[in-house]
Amino acid sequence: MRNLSITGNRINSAFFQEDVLDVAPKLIGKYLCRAFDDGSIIKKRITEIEIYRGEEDLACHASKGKTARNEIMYKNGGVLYIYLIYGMHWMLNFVTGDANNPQAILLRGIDGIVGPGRTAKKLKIDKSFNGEDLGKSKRIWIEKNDLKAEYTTDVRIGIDYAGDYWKNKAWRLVLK
DNA sequence: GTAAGGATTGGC
DNA sequence: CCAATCCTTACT
Repeated sequence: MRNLSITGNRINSAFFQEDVLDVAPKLIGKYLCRAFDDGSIIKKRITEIEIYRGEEDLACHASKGKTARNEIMYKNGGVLYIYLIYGMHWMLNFVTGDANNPQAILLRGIDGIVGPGRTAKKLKIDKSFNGEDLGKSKRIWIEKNDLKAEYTTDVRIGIDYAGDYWKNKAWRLVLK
């Protein structure tokens, strides 16, 4: 059935409701699916992500506590956190962990596309996706599979303001 | 109210 | 190298 990929073969919210350090290695390499109004679907592997972990992480948007912008990160894992940066680029993040434990994984690349802004643009992401439930959404979800993905790690990009300790965390994962 | 700056990108 | 572009945040 054509509908199977939309309703049956997706990763559920529980997958995201663990510590972001455990979720990220399982997320890299998975197939991200995006269904458009015209019936077309983009299905590509997640190739690059970054970890943002809690209020103590000075690079995380939650480092100064809950605000109107970041409140989505305080929800249970499995929803999207979307925000605009530099007045022009939408960023897509997967919220992880339990409620009141703000964590997220920034999507930086999918097959053939490098860069968080470019990736979100390709997927036609905007503010309306903020809070989108990956367990239920008809327009975006992640496909199940048990393949182990190999990846390399490196420091996160664009967070020099976070101080030496946090800026040097190898919390960027790149699919081999 | 006001001002500073950003999890980036593309063009010169 | 640097401007674009506007939302969010932290102040006065």
